[in-house]
Amino acid sequence: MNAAPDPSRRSERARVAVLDAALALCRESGLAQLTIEGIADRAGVSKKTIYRWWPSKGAVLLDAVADLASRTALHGDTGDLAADMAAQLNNVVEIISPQDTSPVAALVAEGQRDPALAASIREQMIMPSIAGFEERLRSAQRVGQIPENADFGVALDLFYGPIYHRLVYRLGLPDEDEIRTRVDHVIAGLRAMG
Amino acid sequence: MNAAPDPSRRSERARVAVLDAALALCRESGLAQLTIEGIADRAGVSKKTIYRWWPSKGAVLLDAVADLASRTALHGDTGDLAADMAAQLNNVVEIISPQDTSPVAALVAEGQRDPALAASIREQMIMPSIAGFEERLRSAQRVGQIPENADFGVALDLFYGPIYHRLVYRLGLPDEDEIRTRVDHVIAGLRAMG
Amino acid sequence: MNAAPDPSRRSERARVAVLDAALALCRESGLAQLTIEGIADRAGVSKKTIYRWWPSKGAVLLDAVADLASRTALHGDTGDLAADMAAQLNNVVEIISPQDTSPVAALVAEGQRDPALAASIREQMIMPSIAGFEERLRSAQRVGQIPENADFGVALDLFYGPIYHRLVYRLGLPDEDEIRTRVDHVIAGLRAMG
Amino acid sequence: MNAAPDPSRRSERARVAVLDAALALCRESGLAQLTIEGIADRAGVSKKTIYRWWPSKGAVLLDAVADLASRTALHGDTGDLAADMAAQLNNVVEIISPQDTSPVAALVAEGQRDPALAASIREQMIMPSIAGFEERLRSAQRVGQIPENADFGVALDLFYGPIYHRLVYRLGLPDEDEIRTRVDHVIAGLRAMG
DNA sequence: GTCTAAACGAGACGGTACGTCTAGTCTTTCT
DNA sequence: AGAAAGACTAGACGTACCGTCTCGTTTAGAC
Repeated sequence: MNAAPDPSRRSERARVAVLDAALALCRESGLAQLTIEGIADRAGVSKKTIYRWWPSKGAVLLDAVADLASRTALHGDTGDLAADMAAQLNNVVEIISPQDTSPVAALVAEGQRDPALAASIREQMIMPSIAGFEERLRSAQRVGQIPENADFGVALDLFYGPIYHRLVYRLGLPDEDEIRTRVDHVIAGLRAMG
Repeated sequence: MNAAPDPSRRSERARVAVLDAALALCRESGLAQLTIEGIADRAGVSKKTIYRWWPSKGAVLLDAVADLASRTALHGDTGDLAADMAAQLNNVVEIISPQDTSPVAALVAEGQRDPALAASIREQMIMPSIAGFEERLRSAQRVGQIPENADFGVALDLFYGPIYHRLVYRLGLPDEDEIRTRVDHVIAGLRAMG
Repeated sequence: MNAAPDPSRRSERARVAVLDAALALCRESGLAQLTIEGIADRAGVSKKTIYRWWPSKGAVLLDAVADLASRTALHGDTGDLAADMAAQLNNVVEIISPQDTSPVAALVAEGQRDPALAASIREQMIMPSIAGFEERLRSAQRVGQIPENADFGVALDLFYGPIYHRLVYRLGLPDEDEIRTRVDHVIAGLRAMG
Repeated sequence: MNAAPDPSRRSERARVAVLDAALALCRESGLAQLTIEGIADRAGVSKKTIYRWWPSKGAVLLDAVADLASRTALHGDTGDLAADMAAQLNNVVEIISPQDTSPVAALVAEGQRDPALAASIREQMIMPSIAGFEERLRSAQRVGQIPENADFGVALDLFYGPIYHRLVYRLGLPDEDEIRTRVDHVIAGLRAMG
């Protein structure tokens, strides 16, 4: 049995260097150049150190992207659902950019070949985000901006869907105006079906 | 200089065997097991033959998926936009399934590490599909099912977006009822914003 | 069963072109560049044609070298054994040269990986040559230049051996003076042991 | 820039396994079956490890043969030149055997397609052996067994030549009696010409 | 301030797949 | 029917990364 490593003795320098290297390599050269060996070289860290703390290249990327995302406040509540959703989706687009060497797109692609990673992504990134999103919808219901019987699943699909459709097919991420237009359509649809 | 191979002498047997093997391997074991060597073995074909006719594993997969998609009639026009879009999206979901070892998801993931492949996917699969989609919308406009000034970009994002959001985050592809609900919401939104 | 090809319909142009190409490629670039494909290209001949008439690349080379050797008179008999042997060995050295890209060395190397070829070389080139050599020795015995009981096997080894030792280890082929010196030593040895 | 590997960290187990596998494969199946992949498989070693420490398959074989040869004492000096040379040549024949799948013959054949290897063979195997041989001849001169003016080049050619002539043409390696007969002839020739 | 155990960098290891090359076979088209 | 052209199966080539495993060398916490 391998003894688990002692987190209290972990080198913060190495941890940060690995995450920075992962993001930088991904941004510079895309997913194809993102290898454990490349990250280790760039970070000045041994492969062993990476494997000690992360189970896979995707896990490194997830940590790096999570770090990135955690620096952005999510699902604020100003009382104006349309404005809040537009702001939120703009944040998401910013994190995802640039489209061609997006760390998030890379993470998603890695998820395709690593089901365990896909589960981690869902649990650590997507589900919390959905929870915040639904909380915001409930708030909107309380002030009557959307109907009491609005379908949250539909709302999730229609608010977030466009971004990922465009991301995976590289159709150009929506700009602020496009996001606002879509948000208005979705809210209009939710109200019309209420 | 490498002479280009002569397509008129191409072996149809080998071509079909490669595409079949690619799809089968992808369905059985997912993207991680989809290698050129694996395809060659399964197809009873030499690697050389694959490299002669396709530039990459992703290109094989694109051909295979395109073959698959071409056997499904797309964007029919019965006069009922909601019914037609629901039918169309159900077709797309069927092609994409099963989610965990979806050839389309694999293709999309490959596109992340191969920009040339991403461009091919866009040109050969996505753009023609969008053209058919817009043609269908124009037809709906002519019979007054959606407003004259409906935003086709919004419609594209909202109709197709949900599928890909769910696909990349493995949230479970929508079933027929879910698709119908979303189609109705989108059309309601288009009308409300008209 | 494959019908044997009909030699009467064989293209002399193709046959000559193949042998010439084999020798030329061997001389220019050494054995590593001597491939069936390379010969076919250089000769303007299809690979099929080569495989139709020769079982292997070594067989082509054997034919080519045999052609070469046949243009040199072997084991003449002027009555002076030492002079005749020196002349003969000089002929051999000339056929073998240049050492670095010697077709004969290439042929010998091919023989190592193809026992059937090795047998062909022995039967078609070596054994006839040995027969001629022994005939010459018998002639020398008749005129008393070497003892009646001289060991022909020893003579063969000592006359021909040096050339091949130097060839395989690239020690520099003997020049005319060196050959003459060795011939004299061998004959001296044969006489001394007689 | 490729960093050179660090010899102090080299795995002795891997080194020995590779050399053993190379010799075994060569002996069992001949040069045609001797591939880097085959050696790696047989040795339970990765191809990378072979390529890390040897530039080519021939270099592996050279190391293996050199190992083999180093376990045989060469050019001993009992005071009797004929006996010593016969013993030495018997050693050489033993190392070379079996003729049909001789590692030495394979090495020589490889040398034909790889001039760098041929140079290595000459420097690491042949030249040291020649030096030892000439030292033995000098010793024989000191005790008057061969003339002061004996031609060492002739001696080298006539002592060693027969073995290689027979090897490359697969004429059957000389047995102990044949070797002794030839040694005696050569010494007789050297004395007669002194 | 040692001492010591663990995390570190470096990198060799057994593997798998890559994309390329040549061998030898087979098929098509031309003469 | 033989020849030129060239696509085919087969498999070795040499390379890149994978994930594991030593090595010595820091380095941080316990003494």
